Amino acid sequence: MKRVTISDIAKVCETTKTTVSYVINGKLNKVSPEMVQKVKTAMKELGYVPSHSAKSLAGKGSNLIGVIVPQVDVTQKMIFDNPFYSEFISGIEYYLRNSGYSVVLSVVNRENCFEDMMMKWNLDGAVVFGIDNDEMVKILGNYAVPVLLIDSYITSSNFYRMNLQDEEAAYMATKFLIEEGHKNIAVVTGKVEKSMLLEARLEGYKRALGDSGIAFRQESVFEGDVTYEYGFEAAKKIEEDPDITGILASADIVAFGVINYLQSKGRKIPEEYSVVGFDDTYQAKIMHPKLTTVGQNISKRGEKAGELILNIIMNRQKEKETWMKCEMVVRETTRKLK
Amino acid sequence: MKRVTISDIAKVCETTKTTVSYVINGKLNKVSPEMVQKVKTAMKELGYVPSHSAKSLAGKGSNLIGVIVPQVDVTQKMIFDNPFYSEFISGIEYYLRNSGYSVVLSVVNRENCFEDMMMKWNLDGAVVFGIDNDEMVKILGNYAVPVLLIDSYITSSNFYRMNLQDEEAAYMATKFLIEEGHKNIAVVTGKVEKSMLLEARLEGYKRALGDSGIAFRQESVFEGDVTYEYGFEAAKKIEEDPDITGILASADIVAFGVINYLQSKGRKIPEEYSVVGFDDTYQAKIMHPKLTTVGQNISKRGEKAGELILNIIMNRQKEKETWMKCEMVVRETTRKLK
DNA sequence: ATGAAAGCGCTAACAT
DNA sequence: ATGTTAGCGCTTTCAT
Repeated sequence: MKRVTISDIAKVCETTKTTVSYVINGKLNKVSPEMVQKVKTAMKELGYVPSHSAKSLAGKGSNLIGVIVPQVDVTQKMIFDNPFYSEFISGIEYYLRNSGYSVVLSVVNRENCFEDMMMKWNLDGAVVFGIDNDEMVKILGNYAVPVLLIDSYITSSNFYRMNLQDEEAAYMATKFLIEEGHKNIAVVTGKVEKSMLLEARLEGYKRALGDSGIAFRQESVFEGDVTYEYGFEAAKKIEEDPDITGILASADIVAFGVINYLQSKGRKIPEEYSVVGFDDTYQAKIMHPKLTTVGQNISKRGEKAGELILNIIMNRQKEKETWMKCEMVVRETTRKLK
Repeated sequence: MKRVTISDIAKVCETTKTTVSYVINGKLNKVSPEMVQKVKTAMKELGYVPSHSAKSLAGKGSNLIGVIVPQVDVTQKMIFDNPFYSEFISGIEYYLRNSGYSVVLSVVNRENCFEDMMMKWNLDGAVVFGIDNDEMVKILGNYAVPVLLIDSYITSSNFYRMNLQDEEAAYMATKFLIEEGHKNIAVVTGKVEKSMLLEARLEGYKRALGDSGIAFRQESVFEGDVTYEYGFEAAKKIEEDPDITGILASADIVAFGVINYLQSKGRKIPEEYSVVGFDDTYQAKIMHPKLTTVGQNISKRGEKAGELILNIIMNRQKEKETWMKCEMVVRETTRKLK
């Protein structure tokens, strides 16, 4: 399968590479309409497919968009252990699918891996998940490549960001639980001091408590990892505290762990515990009982991220920050306390 | 951030690109040991990162491996609606992560999209999911690029394949249900005539029935899509047939739909129905009750696929076919019928 | 052991 | 409107 190049097309059309290149790049004002037709026909006939390597090398874009997931902890070796990523990335891919850009997946562990990605593939843009760390910012700042940060609390004018209103969302969820009659609400979350996102969510929780005149108790906060396993662990301790009736998890996956432990001990949900997740992953809808959660419409967010990074690349995105709202999705794991 | 090229390194080392290239490519017999050291040091100092575009253009590999998921039906717009893909691809990525190769994700809808992928990115290899269609084979056959087919029943010496023993697996699952005392076992699956994989699984089901002297009834076979939604639909009809006590789904995702419908109607699982899935996705373990299913260890398969495609690229993979075994994972959605 | 030079496919500044 | 040409970073053949 010999590659068809622009030279081949030029030959067939009795013209030169330049003209063909112009046609391909839509600089039609530089080429006569007849030639445009001739070239276009020839391209189709010969089955021309551009070489992105060549284009990239010539200093133009690579048409590659990096989707970069930092591997935070060792346990999470698979990216998609947390369905949040699958759904999000799926959304990005879906939006980009017919744009001419492709998605290169990359899970980076060492800081400099990110640099490598940029340089190696000459990325046109990157969507980077959950970076809170300053070192990374410095590295990222060294590149002209547009970067869209997802769920990062870093404020640097170098980047575009797409965030959730985490504080408000957690406030809403807590408030919801309180209005359902819960007074003792546990929070199961990751290491708060390591993540401004988790911190914001905890703040929202505290504010809701405060607004309702409920005292905050540090013992009700369970900090570990944002994993199924930790949810499971935390639930063991929660079970020991007879006062707790409401549970707020910082991710659906954590809620699953919590629920599963409780159910495995014969506890009834929502009869004995009301639990609220965060994310609204696909599973939340298909499990039984269906999970009450803070919905962030993950795949839509993914699509939006695709749209944003494209707009950024095209230089038509002004706003540096995009905030997305969450909404309560009340399903079956919560109930009113009489 | 100016790019550091081999010329820069050459300059620093007072030598030429050629020598540097030799060092990079490990052709150390062509370079003096001192020079090797000098070059290596310079590379580190200057922070050299190779340009894959240039390498690719120069006729060498692109270091890009395409992971190609054909978009079969319109409904399934997101790749990762079926967690099978997320887990599998996650496994591939995990294996490839430190190999120097990167994964380009691509969901193709039109046949020729595959060609485009190949040419555009100058892929070094491709992992392609579920291709049963002959046209595709012709197209794929045109390329020298190594292709690893996942779950494809196409037999063409052009490709490498990694398959499950589907017939045996379905036989095993059916047999299991029979041994648990079930005589009326429904099958919920996709369009069988369109997929040799589904056909094989149905054959296994029939054989198990036959071996146990149970007559096959076409009415017990529900063909639709391999989706949660179809599982949900099919369950409605299953509920109308009072004889059915066992249900075999052709994928976990389908089983989830079935179970959810049944549970939503207040039916008890496994008390009233025993249902068996196929895949053993992550959710199977974390739902309640936990799903009994045919386990194929998806992420391990993904890792294996990564290993295989790498070996194929390196020319050190002899076997064209790799068959993987499935095992019964008995959990909580099935029970012995008294 | 090292170097010079051509070429991979494409773009774009610069002629014509 | 069209053609000429240099150059992007790298590999590799062919000298030296």
